[in-house]
Amino acid sequence: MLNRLPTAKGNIFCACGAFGCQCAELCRFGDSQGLGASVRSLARGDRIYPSDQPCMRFHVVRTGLVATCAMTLDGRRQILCLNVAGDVICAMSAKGAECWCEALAPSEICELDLTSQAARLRGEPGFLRALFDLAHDRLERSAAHLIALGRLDGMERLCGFLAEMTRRTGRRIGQRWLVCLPMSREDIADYLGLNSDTVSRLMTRIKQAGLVRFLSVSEFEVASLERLEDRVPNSLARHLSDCEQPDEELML
Amino acid sequence: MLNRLPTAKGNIFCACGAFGCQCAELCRFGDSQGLGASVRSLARGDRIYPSDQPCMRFHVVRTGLVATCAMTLDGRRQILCLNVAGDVICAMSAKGAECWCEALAPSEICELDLTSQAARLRGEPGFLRALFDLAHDRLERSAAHLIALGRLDGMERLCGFLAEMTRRTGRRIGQRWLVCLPMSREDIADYLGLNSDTVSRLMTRIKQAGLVRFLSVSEFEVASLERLEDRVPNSLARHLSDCEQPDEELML
DNA sequence: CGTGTTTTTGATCCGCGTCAATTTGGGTGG
DNA sequence: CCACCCAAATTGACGCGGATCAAAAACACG
Repeated sequence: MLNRLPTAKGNIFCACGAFGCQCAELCRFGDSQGLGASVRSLARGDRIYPSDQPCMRFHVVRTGLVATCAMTLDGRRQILCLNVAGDVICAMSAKGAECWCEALAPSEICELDLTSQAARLRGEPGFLRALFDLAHDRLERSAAHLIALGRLDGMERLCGFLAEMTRRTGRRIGQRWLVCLPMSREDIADYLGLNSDTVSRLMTRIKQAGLVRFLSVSEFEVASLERLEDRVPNSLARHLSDCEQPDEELML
Repeated sequence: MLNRLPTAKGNIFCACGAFGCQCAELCRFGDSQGLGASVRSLARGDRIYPSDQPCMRFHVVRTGLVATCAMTLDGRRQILCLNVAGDVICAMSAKGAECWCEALAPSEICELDLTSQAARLRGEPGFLRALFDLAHDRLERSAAHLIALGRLDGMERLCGFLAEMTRRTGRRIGQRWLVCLPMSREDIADYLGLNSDTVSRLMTRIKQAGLVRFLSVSEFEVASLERLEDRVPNSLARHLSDCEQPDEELML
């Protein structure tokens, strides 16, 4: 990728602290008193609505799980994007559309409001590259998500989802993975374009197949991540899994 | 939106000429001999594969219709994005994934290769803003597409698609719209996450309902675009329709 | 005018949605 | 610590939308 920045470590301007994440680069642009950055706690269900100076307010997830959501006019919800610890959410334009951010689990976020710096930052290449990086990231995830919703069946989508959560938030213990899954079946369904009953049914089959083992309803263990991912014929999702090697391209 | 640039008219560096489009701004960054810009003709089915210097090669659609495609490992195709005359395609990173651009109809594209300028452009705010705009645009479309695939049924998706094509490529004639639809049922199906038989069946029902009238298999007329759009409960799609008013936000 | 391709249409099947009945589990108060 | 309660999850029965397969019709092109 063109503009992938080296993930600098946290810095004094940013209340998000020590993440080696997308956040760090953006936080460099906060002012020197650390103004514009503040920490907020969200309970499950709490929402953040966009304000009117787009692309200048960022929300960095410190802990928990925050979803970017949209709704059809008759109230069906679709989760567009999941944000885990370290992810940066940027409020972008979507005039009039029913669109918001929602904590799926108790979460802590760091709010970074660079509105006051807007004029300066529009001419700042480093900031613009970080912003582009953010959008680029979302586009890649979005493409993988589109394939899942358009061309994979329920079982494939759910296996892909579990594998994704494992890669993004799981703790590796030897050959196994331990993953916390702090969202309801309903939330999972709204991410995968299914309904919660179907998710529940599929989950049962996945357990029976021995692909995952649930310790509680919100924590599971993966014996072989490879075996799980073999169920997911999504080339773009695989791409997201191993983000170390140099990138090839995708048509924007 | 933060960085929406005024759509400057075409300029001498760009073979794409007189589009009042996203293209124009990018073309400013071509070198003064107009190098890096060349016109190519594509037949239906012709493909463009990404090369290895991402985000520095652009393809501007002059005429025709070009799809951004991806494929599952077992060969199911999903169209991620449709690009009509005036749209700019940027090859971005998607390591290893089966991912390409494909002309759905005979098309002319203008290739703009800024690879040689990469070092300079990484520090150029205007270029970076244009790049971000491009990504932002795609993200908005992508979000509307995700809602369609995740939460709308076949009829709603197809009506939404026809309305989208009408808005993007249709010619207005008084109260009516005349729209050229130069893609196969298969292509439409791959865009909407359906199969071609289903698209055909739904199309029949849409004709019977009097929402559109087909002059040939690839050209149709819309008597009342409003009536068509009333079938589509997709708030994000509506947002894309009326791009004149100032934007609100969407969570990136 | 004939031939291959795309589209349409019909018959049938299956995955997923819907609705309802249980079960599970976490939280609270006695 | 146990009994109770409520919300979430599971499971079953059933129906529908869309996939599949096959045949017929429409169309494109030489």
